[in-house]
Amino acid sequence: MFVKVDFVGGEGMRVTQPRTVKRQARGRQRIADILDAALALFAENGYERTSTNAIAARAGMSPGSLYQFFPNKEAIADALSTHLVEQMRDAHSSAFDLARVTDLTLHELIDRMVDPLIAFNATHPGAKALLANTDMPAGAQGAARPLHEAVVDRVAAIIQARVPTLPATERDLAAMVSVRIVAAMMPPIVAAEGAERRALTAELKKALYGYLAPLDPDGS
Amino acid sequence: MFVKVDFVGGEGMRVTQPRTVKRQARGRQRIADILDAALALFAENGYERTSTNAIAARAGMSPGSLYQFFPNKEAIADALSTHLVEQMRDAHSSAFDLARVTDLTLHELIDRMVDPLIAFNATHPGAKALLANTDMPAGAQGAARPLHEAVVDRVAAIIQARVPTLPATERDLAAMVSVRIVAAMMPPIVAAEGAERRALTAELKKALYGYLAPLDPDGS
DNA sequence: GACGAACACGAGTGATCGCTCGTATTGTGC
DNA sequence: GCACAATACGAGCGATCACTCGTGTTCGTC
Repeated sequence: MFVKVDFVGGEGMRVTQPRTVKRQARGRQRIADILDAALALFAENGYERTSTNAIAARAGMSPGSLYQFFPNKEAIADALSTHLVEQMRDAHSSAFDLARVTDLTLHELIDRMVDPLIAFNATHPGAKALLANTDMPAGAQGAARPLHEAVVDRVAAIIQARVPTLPATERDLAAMVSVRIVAAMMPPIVAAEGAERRALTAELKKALYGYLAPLDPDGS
Repeated sequence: MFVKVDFVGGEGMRVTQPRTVKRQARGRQRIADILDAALALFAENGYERTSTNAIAARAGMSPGSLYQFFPNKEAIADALSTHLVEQMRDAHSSAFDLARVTDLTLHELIDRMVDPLIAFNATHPGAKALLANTDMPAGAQGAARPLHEAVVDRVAAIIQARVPTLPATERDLAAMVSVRIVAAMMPPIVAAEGAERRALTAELKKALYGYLAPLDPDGS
């Protein structure tokens, strides 16, 4: 499931291990196992309450083996969040890039942006929860910041395309609020299934429409 | 600042100390000191990363003294969240109870409900953050659940008063979404000051109005 | 002023945790 | 098949933490 990650440490890291290690297929698989185990355990019990020995055990290896792939516990969290953020960014770009936004009605535009996001978050439960979790180390949380900023920027760009006359300040504000509304509704949507999820999704879209319609030329 | 709390333990508690202790004025003050110190440290470093010895030190006492007032670390978190929830509930009721809601315009209604909430959260920074924090023990988080449900219920009641024809399902959904929108905007509003806070507050109200107006008789 | 309860202290205890290290096995390049 | 890197193991080290306990001090009450 996971693949990359060769720890070539950040700034303040004391690297006991060699800078770069030529991973064999076996090693890459082990890294994936560690990240899978860590994701599950972090989501279950939180970062602090999860011991590295427990991660190693869940990944089917000894503590010593785990530390052949990661220099410390924090590096596991960082690698995990980096990986999650990458996947989320991919999902986001597929949601944002397509189509000339000016040709769509506001309803259509909202559909095109919201639906893929919900699909991604639904298939990756725990991803958002982990990145938003305050007990994760600073590095793991910080990894999500650029993503959030990028998302807000893109929404702002779309708003500008549709309403070029809107002052920059108001436009950025509207983008931020829109993103926050989506984020606020995501947990219950992901937790729900079937008809309930559809109902919640429809409600989210109503909220977005109600907020954005007064700004939009399409808003009747 | 804080006062009550005599630990007469919940269900599964092993109480080494006597069930009830007659607190002297000195003791009540010490309890307040402990809760103040814990609130600050939990907000700074999170629950897990805060040691009981550190709480005692910040409160100006020895670890032994701390444990004369609380049976364990979790009890401190519980007492803290219970206290916070009580204060928030008071602030909420003053926001909800007054005035016959049917006599107000939707704009006025939103003002009357949102402004006191913002005022409370602004003067109690960290309160909401603590209660929403996932690394707090289950008991401390659970304490906020009844409050949230009560708030949603009250909003639902207000919606029903204004739009009696709305089906119960839709009404409850609208209440939940409204509360989530408010909660989502609260952190940046609390973090901001002056003009910025006012701008964010206005934006929150716009979002609420846009979402609720289609349901409301006043909405046009 | 005496007596018990509440309050206060802080060194210490047992358990846990992140991480190491010495050693043994497996894979790769030649 | 040899040499070396990569992988693997798990007992255990040092540090930290929640909490205890023995002892001493202050308060309320009569």
